Amino acid sequence: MSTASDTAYDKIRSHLLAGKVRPGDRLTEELLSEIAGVSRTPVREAVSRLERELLLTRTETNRILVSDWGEDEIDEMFTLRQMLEGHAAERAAIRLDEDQIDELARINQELHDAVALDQPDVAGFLDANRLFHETVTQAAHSPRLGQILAMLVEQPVVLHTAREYSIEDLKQSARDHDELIAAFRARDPHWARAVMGSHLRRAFHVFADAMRDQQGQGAKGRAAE
Amino acid sequence: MSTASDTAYDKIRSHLLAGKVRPGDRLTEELLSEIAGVSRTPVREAVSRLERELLLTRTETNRILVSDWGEDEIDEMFTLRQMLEGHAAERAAIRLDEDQIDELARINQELHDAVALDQPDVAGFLDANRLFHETVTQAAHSPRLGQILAMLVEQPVVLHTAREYSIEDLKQSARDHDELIAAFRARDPHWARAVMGSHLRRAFHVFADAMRDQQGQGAKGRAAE
DNA sequence: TGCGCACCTATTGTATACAATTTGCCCTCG
DNA sequence: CGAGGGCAAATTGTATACAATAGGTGCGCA
Repeated sequence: MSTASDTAYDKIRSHLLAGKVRPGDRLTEELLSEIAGVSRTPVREAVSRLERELLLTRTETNRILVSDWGEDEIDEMFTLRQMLEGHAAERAAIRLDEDQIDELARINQELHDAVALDQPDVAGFLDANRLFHETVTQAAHSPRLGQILAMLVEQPVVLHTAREYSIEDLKQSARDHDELIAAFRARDPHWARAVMGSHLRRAFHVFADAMRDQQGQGAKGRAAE
Repeated sequence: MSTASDTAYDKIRSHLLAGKVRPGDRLTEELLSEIAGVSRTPVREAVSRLERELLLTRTETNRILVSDWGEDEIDEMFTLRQMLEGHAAERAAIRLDEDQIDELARINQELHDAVALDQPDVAGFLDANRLFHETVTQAAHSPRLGQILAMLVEQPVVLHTAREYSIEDLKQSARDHDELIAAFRARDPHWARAVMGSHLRRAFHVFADAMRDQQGQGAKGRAAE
């Protein structure tokens, strides 16, 4: 992970997610290379990766743009995730062995723990959450599916800086995972798919609401600049 | 386009599809830059693109490998396409206007024409077929979905060099499209999804059969070398 | 003989200089 | 005063040289 490309990727990504730029802003490779502290060559690789993940776009003439993530885009993304992760859960349900299910249960315990505190550990929650979903996706044994989901899942992190999630939402997520684990133990692919579907669809609404709040704040913040 | 990256992409891709290499073979950037006639810089971009499209892979230590497309991978790919293009057809059914449906009908006429001849025009058929599916995908108005499908649809072309498709299979494809168009005219998303699903699933079997035949031939060919 | 280490080679990663393209501005002309 | 054309600056695209890392081979030692 010590390569310059990865450094560039991480730094540029943080820069984007920290809200230093606004959707539609034009960026240059040189500017990004200053931010990342490496030359343009690895920056170009990082940009291409961020492009794949749709955090950046290019104009017809290859200028770099910050992507626009409105509610429609979020909806679209969660719809695709629901379809694909539902499929992944279905496959996982008939492929996971006992040990792997135990492992999922262990990971989900972390989720429960993270929100049981007075001050919920949101970062820890999100890490464990990602690991949980990744583990399920892995268990589907479908490399292309995994690749596509990796690309889609990257984006919601945009909002992780804003901790707009209510504790109750987080707790409900962990409970959804519990039910998913139950579906796995029962080896019931249809149940697994259904749980994953409703889990992600509700997540969409939580997320969209949080985004609306954050946008309001962002506007105020900017106005105050 | 006329950029060196695109040249590299085209030439390397042709090289792969022409069967000059076998799945699992290791390639080097330098070799590829000789093949493409450009320097390593654009080659690296081309490789990264081919990696996205899963025609190439990298080892843990970033060596370039020719991807392995066995029957499992083909199955996986068509399963994902069925899911995603089914979704696209569903969305398209409630978004297409009359003119666009007429356009689809026109494209599909090309498909019918291409196989009506004594010597079917396979290349023309495949081009028109791709255009048909792309048009439907476009009409779904879901950029991310489009991007993912573009990535998935790239691959089957691997076999286009082998014209193992029977005329009857091609004619059936065109008839499937007719039915899809009927579903669009009826503005029935469920019908559209179902037709697209069975269309792609049968295409999988045709494709897998063709691949098995080709592999047999390939083995003979190699043995004779 | 078989294992492991060291060195040499092959290959990928990065920086930099230069080429090609695009952008924005200013100037001219109608 | 506006439209168009062309020039200069900004930006992306490509080549090449060098740096860092991985692979492989042969030798020594048990």
